[in-house]
Amino acid sequence: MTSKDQLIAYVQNFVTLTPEEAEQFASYFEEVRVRKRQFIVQPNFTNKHRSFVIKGAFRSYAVTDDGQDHTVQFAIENWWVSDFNSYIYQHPATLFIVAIEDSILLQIEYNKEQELKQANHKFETFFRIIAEKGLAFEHRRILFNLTHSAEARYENFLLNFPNFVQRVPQYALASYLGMTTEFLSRIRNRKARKS
Amino acid sequence: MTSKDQLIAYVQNFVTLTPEEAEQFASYFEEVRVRKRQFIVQPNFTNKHRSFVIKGAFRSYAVTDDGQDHTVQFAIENWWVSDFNSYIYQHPATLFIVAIEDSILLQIEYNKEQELKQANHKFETFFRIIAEKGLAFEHRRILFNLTHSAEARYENFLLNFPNFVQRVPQYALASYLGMTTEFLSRIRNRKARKS
DNA sequence: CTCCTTTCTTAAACTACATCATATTTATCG
DNA sequence: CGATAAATATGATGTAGTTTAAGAAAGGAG
Repeated sequence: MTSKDQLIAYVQNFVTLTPEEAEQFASYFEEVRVRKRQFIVQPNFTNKHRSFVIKGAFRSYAVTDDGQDHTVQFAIENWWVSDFNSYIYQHPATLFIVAIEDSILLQIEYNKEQELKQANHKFETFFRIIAEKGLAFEHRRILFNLTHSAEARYENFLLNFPNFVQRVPQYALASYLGMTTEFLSRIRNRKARKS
Repeated sequence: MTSKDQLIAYVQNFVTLTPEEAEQFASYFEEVRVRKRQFIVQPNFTNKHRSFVIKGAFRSYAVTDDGQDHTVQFAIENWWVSDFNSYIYQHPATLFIVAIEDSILLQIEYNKEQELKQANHKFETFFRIIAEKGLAFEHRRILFNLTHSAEARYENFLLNFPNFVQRVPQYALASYLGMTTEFLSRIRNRKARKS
């Protein structure tokens, strides 16, 4: 399966496209290969592309004044990644986005995306649906973070994203879950001892 | 200005509608009046409407097993309110949504919204834009919550939503910001003493 | 295979915030 | 308007999670 077929298969989960429409949709994207440790977004530069992960893994994070890392999102195959605030408003990014494995992306440029949405009602519907699902996802995340302890948040992550756990470094997962890497290490150890 | 004019003025911030389109859009909504302390959404019942606040104020919150309240969202004039996960997937709600003032809403029913989006590309665009802006907003919120202390989160809320502060009870604000009402009381007092 | 860097672990001391208990102020409603 | 309930304030005590520090394990470059 080519990268574009993979994107099309993904899109067809949300809207039904004819072969011609699918081809047109995919034609707006470009394939980009990046190596582990390479950055695709950096603070102060506007995030000009929305990226779909064909293969590999990414981490987006902020660095605060005191030098601490705070992971905002992980992305693996069939996830989107961007500094969304930078992308949709086309203003400078505040986040870093880095490849944590050698990866392949399909990227669409901001203005091209606007054209695409105008070209076909179905394409607009697609972007509406993924925005709504993303919003629903973040609502669940906010509520869960407000209502659960560090340990419960970790357990929940294990349960919901087992395939992420092996691929992301522990310090990154800890900061995604809002705790220190030392504390996550203790939680893991506490668990291992129990079983 | 009528309720529908208020909705239309809001929508025109995002898409440009002809008078006929505006009229059609508004015709899908119904005006509902609710009194303070009245619930518009409750756990286990599917949230069948998306609500636009014409006048008044609402709070959406979850109650955990140990009986604690956790505020997820506030909404005043020109904000939308729903249990978004319940609404978009049309499955049972987990949140309560209660009026914290006597209020007026414009509500659209789920199936009607789907019709509306199909009827006109511009209407689809409108819902796509508000979902994307909502998503960008929640990203900022998650990042801020991960990176700031209780006091900083309160200061930030004061700065960004000064007009909410006077209208929402303190215990609700505290739980929105992820702290206890006692701790927020202390923060406020500490501040008052300084100035 | 080896050096060097990055990541992970463990433990002791510390702190931001929670909990519990009680007092005070502010709403609500007959 | 007065009685009762709900919300806020304040102090004492407790704890989940942080900080600091040091060592062990794992990865990557040559």
